[in-house]
Amino acid sequence: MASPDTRTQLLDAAEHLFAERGYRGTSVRAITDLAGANLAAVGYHFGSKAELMSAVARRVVEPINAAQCAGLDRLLARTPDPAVADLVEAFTGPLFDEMQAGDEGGARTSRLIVTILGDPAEEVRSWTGPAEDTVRERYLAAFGRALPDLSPEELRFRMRGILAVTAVDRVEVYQQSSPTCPSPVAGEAARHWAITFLTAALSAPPTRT
Amino acid sequence: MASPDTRTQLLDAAEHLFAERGYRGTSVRAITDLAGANLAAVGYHFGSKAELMSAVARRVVEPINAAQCAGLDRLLARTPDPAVADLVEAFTGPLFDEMQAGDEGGARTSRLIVTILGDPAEEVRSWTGPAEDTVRERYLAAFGRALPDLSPEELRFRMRGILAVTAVDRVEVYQQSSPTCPSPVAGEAARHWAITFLTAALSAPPTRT
DNA sequence: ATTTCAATCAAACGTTCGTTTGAATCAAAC
DNA sequence: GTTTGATTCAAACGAACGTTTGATTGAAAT
Repeated sequence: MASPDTRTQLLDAAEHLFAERGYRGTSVRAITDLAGANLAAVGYHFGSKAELMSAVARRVVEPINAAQCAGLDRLLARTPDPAVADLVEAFTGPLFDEMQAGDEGGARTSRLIVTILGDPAEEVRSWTGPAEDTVRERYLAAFGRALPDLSPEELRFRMRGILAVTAVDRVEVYQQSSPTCPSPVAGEAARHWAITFLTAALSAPPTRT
Repeated sequence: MASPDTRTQLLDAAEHLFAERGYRGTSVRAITDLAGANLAAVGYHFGSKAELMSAVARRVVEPINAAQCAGLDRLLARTPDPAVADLVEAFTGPLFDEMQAGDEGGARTSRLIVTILGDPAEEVRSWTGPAEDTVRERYLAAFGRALPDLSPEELRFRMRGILAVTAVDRVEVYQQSSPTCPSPVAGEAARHWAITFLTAALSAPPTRT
């Protein structure tokens, strides 16, 4: 169906450059140069730069979504009403796992996610598949059962806080670490700090209105 | 020293467009068109597009920094060791004040801040003046006294969480609200939700290592 | 040997970008 | 009335952009 190599190398190069310089800051020529491919390869394999970005995003987000989903399944298999701390860990864990797994790949992944989410262009942000929404809704329901006193609106607010804290933290780690050494120590510490931080935040009593 | 109008109108137009489409997504031509000025006006008044961005950022951030500083002064005048909740409110308050103050200007301000902070280009992120660092260090010291059991590293992590939660929330509000109606109700509720959320998070016991 | 077809390639397409130029404008100073 | 100096203007600059084209490759199918 496709070349076994250049297509993947284009995805790799694009993921790297999009994370480092953003979508608009990365030219198709820079991608093909890094991939060792011809300039026209992007058009041939993906159709356009935007569709390449979409493919990159899908490749990055899918395993995270799957891991989050599996983590929730594992929790629910044990007990129908997991504790807040366990839910937080299951949700944020995959984001941290990505990091220490690869050679600086994981922090870059987070950087890429923030680059996408933070980009004002609809074109860049519009790849959010239905799978992502499904996972979020499932966690929302689980958190709702664990925190029954919270209004749906405030619960949504707090869940948004989870993503904000983890994503921003990972970006900071990526920006400060040298390109070659991602400092896994800081990454592992941040993982536990984030769970402590977010569990306390989620578990706070409802804001009295 | 300068025209009373076009310079300011360029700043207004640039602030609007940078917030909505990002730095790279905004052309100098779009700015001058919206400002009703000539294309060359940006070069004449600011030197370059990058310096215009720097001027916009400074104009947006300075009043926030000043308000954060004044809020801390007010707290310290009352007691040398303010409570965590009061510190959180003094720090996040100015970010929320900006919103309900103006006609959709405040949420846009937050959108702009996130656009800047999230932009991978060093050129865009490098405007952080010394004033910003000073304010952050002062709050860091105050939080340190209020939370003496926390290691400096974990305290820094938690303070980064404050910015992450407030900024990301404000962006969400901006993206969902119609351009004309920023829904100040949601803004006022989010303000209290954020204080609750962050106070609990900051006050969590130290992560045991 | 010929056909076939996906893949790669150099080259060019037209557009948009940030910036620069040099003349035109206009009120204040002389 | 003339000069001055700051400001605005239309026009063009070269560079970089995403995309398209049409020829070329090379291995598998006939």
